[in-house]
Amino acid sequence: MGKKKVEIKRIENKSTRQITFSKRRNGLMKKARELSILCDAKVALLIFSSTGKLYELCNGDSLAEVVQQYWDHLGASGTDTKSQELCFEIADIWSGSAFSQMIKRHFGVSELEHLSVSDLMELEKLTHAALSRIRSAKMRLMMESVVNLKKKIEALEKTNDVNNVVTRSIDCDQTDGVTHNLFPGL
Amino acid sequence: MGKKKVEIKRIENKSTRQITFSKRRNGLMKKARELSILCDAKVALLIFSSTGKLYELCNGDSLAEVVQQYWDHLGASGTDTKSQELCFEIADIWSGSAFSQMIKRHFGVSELEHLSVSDLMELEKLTHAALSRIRSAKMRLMMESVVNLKKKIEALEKTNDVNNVVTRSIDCDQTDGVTHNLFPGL
DNA sequence: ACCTATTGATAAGA
DNA sequence: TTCTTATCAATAGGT
Repeated sequence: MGKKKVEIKRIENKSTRQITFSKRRNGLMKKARELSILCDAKVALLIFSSTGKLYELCNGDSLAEVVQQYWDHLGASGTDTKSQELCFEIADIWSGSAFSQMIKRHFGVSELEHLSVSDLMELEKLTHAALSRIRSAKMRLMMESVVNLKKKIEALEKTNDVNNVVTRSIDCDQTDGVTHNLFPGL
Repeated sequence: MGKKKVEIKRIENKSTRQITFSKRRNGLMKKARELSILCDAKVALLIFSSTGKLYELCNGDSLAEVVQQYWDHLGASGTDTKSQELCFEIADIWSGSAFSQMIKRHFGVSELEHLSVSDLMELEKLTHAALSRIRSAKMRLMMESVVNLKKKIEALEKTNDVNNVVTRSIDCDQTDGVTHNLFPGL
């Protein structure tokens, strides 16, 4: 949709590609937003430019939650029984002695309330970083279990036509005749 | 783009919503595919219909790999300015003995990477709660210092030389240095 | 699922 | 980068 029809293949000219990326990225995110609003759907969209910059969109829940739903969707059991018990044990981690001791070791005082603003700001940064690491580790584990489940499903489908394990809608149609495998790794 | 302009709000009629969902979902996935091909980008798209059915698209790598890149991106997002040095501090403190010991004491393993998803989710919650406590403590201290400064200024104004007091700006913004929140819901 | 009047997206150029 | 405009593409409502 422009002054000329464009073939769907990699744009070789770098600046043209950059301009097109910017325009189409905006268009794609707009349409993703519209779909989620119009049709009451949950949409998560991750886009990495060729230079590695990340653009993301997620309606309603956080991206982590949508991936969580993705995870649940493929049949993974959401709650380990043994971790139910752990919940009680770990409830006092942060409010208990461990946290205070760590604070004392690094800042010299045991009570959060006795720290200086600059110490608190540093601690805030550090805790935020720790949170990122925890979330990332969670994310990766969840994705790994998704991959494993998909492999199992694939194996099942190959040995026997088990089409009712997981219903998937995959559109592989390409008008230019080039076949694009949408799930090469799975 | 149709016979009438449509407002971007939830479509109340169920069958109309279903038809629109189907059409726009196809359009969105097509555009996502085109963007990835035209601009050499990595795109991951997850769509859950209101009935919970999943549709997904991922070019190039597997979805897990795109999320892996997302994960790596998280780790790199802290490198904004002079944070090279801070990175070492963060790595030292949180991957150091205190944090690991705390993890080990409560979960039985010392490496974050060896925890289960459920454990990580619990830890995430707790860490988030700790972050809130740190931030509120910081906020309170800052507000207190603001109040104290104001009192001093008031007192000075009453006695006499207001002009000798240096005017200071105090930033009470709660947000940290991270440019964009990658996990808005958590 | 197909049709087509319209609106929407965007390629090229300024 | 942002704006303009000629075209092409998506789609809303209907069949």
